[in-house]
Amino acid sequence: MGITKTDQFTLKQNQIATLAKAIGHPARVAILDYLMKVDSCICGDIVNELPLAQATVSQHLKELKNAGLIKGNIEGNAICYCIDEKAFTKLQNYFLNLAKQVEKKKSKCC
Amino acid sequence: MGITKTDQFTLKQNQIATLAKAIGHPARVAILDYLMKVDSCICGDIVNELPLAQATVSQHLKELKNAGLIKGNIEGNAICYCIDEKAFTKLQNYFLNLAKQVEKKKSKCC
DNA sequence: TTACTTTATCGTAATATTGCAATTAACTTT
DNA sequence: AAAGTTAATTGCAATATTACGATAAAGTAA
Repeated sequence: MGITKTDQFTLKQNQIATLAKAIGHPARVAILDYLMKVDSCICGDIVNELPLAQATVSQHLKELKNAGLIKGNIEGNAICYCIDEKAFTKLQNYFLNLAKQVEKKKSKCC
Repeated sequence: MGITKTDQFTLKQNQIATLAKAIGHPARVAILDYLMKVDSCICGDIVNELPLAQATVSQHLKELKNAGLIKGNIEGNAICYCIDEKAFTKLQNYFLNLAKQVEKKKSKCC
């Protein structure tokens, strides 16, 4: 009833789902886009870049951090956010593997 | 308010978010896993493969179909579900581009 | 110390998602 | 036609997410 049956699926399935879910909101995609765009990652101005209130942005950043997609270092009284490559590598591998599988069975398929 | 401010983000950001969101549930990851595993895609037995009720599985299939990740053809009184490569290609490109960007600024970063 | 800046957290309201039993719809088999 | 099979839909309850104002926390600057 509204609660995901996490324990019924494999660890890997849950990991992929968690990562994908974190990317599954346009505001969080926009945050990732911005973190990629800026040269340095000393960026205390993510809030100004997004059309959302500060509290909301903070919440989205927290979710990205929880999923392991970004990491934040305290830098004076601002915070330096960065993309964390490790998580993205995991997702990339998933999609690469998926693409390989799909390619293999292309002929047998509708 | 609880409603996502879709109109405040770019089309691409929304597209990526929609695709990622669809993958953001272990049951749907499991469905994709299964569709990849089986040889043919004439598969009316997805329900038996998952630890969820028929109605729930049907709902998850619908979401995957809405996101464009799978496609379903009617095959007698069963339905043949397949992975739709196009959507995955879009996601893969996103991650490939992201990886490239991250690589480029590795040195300047924390 | 006081004022300012920056980010996190709390509380709350609105909306979305997840899951299932029951039912319906559409096709097959007998 | 009657019974059976397969998948979608409906209705509902429980939980999660999204968003924001207000406030707190932690640092910096005057």
